[in-house]
Amino acid sequence: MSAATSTVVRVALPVPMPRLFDYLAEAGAEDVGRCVRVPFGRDEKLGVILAVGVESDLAPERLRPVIALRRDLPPLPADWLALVGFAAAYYHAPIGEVVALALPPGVRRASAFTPAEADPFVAVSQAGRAVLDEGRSGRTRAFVATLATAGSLRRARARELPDGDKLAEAMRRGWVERVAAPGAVHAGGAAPTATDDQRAAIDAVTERLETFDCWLLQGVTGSGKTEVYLRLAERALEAGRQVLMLVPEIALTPQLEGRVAARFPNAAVVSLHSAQAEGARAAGFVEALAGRADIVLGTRLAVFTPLPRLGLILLDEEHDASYKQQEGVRYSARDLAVWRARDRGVPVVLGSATPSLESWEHARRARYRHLRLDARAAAAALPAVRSVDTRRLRLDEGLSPALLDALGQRLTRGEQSLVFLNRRGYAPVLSCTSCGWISGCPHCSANLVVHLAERRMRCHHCGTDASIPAACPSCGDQDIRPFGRGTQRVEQRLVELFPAARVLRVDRDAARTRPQWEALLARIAAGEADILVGTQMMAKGHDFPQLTLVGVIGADASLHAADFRAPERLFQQLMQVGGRAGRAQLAGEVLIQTEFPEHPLYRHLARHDFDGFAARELDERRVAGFPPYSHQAMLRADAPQLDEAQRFLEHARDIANDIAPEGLRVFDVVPMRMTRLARRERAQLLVEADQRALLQRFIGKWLEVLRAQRVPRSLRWQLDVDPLEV
DNA sequence: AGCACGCCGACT
DNA sequence: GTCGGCGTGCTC
Repeated sequence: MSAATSTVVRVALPVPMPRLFDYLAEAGAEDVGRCVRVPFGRDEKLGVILAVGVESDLAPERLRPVIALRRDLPPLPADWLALVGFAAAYYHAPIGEVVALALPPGVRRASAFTPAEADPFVAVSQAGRAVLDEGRSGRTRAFVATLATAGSLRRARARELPDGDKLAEAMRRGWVERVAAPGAVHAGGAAPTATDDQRAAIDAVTERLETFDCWLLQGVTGSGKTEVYLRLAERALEAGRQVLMLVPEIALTPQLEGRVAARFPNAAVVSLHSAQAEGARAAGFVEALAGRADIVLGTRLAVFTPLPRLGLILLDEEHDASYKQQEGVRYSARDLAVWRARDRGVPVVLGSATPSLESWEHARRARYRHLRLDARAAAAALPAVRSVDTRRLRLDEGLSPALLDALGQRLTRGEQSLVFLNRRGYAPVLSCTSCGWISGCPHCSANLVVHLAERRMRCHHCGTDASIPAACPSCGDQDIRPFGRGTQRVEQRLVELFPAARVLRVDRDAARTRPQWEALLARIAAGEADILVGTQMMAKGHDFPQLTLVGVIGADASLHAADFRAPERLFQQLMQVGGRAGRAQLAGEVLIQTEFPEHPLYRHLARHDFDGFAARELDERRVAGFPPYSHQAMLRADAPQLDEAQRFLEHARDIANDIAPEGLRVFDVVPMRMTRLARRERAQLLVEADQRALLQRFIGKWLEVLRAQRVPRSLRWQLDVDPLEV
């Protein structure tokens, strides 16, 4: 321990300002990364020490002393600070804002970890063994991780113990249910036999577990990617390392947590996601930071979990857009995960049946190592995919005779079907046949969607909710009708057409909460439904063993969308939803209703030819100069009036043109596709360069000038590096 | 972000 | 005469 002399500590605080703050503290080099409570203005904040012993630009008398240096928590490791620093630099966000994002609110408030209470003297260590740690304060607190015999790790619980008590006392009181032998983290359960493809993938990564590589694991739905993840996790755990496993949406994968916990009954598994209670998230974060958690399973925010023993990062469904945060600091958890793996010298595995074209291109150029699982693990064949040309057909509420016929066949055979339509509600708009009135949202440039069952109209963007009028609000005519169709309408028609069938709708309205969603999944699994009508909720990561038919309706709508990524997303979505058909022993069939049966996207889809699709799509991107052959940043502004947002962006464009280096392309200011959202009007300005470094240098200078601009209070603007929507 | 200070309109 | 609108500026 260094002598207790007061020095200057430089602190990152959770405030949206691109600077650090200096304080006085009795601290040494070993305190870098420590949390610190400091006075800030007239309130207090919890920050993180980034440097100790620096020379402050401020006069010494202006520096205030810290309130508490949190030595009860381990310091955030240097690589965590580096990750946060990189994210701040790359996304051009104030470091404090990234700290605010990376530190769970419960840790920031941190009343549960104040020094007086926080000397843990009993804990279950990272290896599942009990460790004793003498308490130093008068009162001591036991952090007892209770291992349930059935497998999963129950939350670490804190309980008061009188001074001097030991583990035996905790056990006598039944606070420790079971303590595993030292080093006893191993796979439990009889793991399934790996296929040759799986074996090859596992062996390839296992051989290089000590070095950074980015592996792209491309495996069709049902090829057993999860099994590969679990085997690799097992290898890393055996080596005494921590595993970070990222998934797009924990709510949609309730079974994954169970599967991980069952496979590693003696490992400490921590889940982290934003829907969690503050305390649970904070506890998980601290478990990981202290090195006690073995596996951290979480959504994008979990990429910021401190992991001193990190040995492997697994990132499932790497193409999924939910890895990109769409507000505040717009970071990509996938890209940060790759950066983090490189920084730490550990492997990262990106898995997907339909990789993002960025990742696929990296793999093609051998910057990533390509692993493929081409066969379905359970020996089931890929579904037969076929287009149904609807140009000359009479459709019944959007359903073609061919699809109705196929549904009828499944009913007689007692198999399940899914009608996939990515539009919830009864109809996307209500309209007056007499005067042409339509149910526009008063706050958005969108229409109110008819929800007939509840007799409401709702805006799916801002949540505005209104009752369905009896007559046209504009001309009073009674003949107002819903136009177009959503899942409710299709569901209703299917009930009429197949009175003997049990029709079940699966969309965000039917599965509003996680329990509702799990109940629906249970009913489907129990065979309590014959025909499912679902949105993209149905496309994500679930096995439906009795499902043999997927009918896709309304897909053409996104075929000719303006966004250059629209075809990529459509292909991913259709391949994913098609993958629901025919697992286990039953052959699957996918019928895609379209007016463009010859479209290359559908032709590639019919052949299950992701690579062909990707190569073709990338050719087009190269010609057009789109990512991944260029790098982009989007400046967006919103204000009550569009012209205010546009004026700011035009000013920003003038500045950009003044300072733009050779090779930087500055586009025109344009209103966003959904111009009006929740009473605010939005516009955007795209900048682009072939070289990432050039774009980054430009943004740095540009933002410096922009941040110095005086703008009206009513105007807000933000920069999005690597935007997903253009 | 908060939270002050600071100057101009309708009200106990 | 005051309560309060949000413009401007500061926080180590």
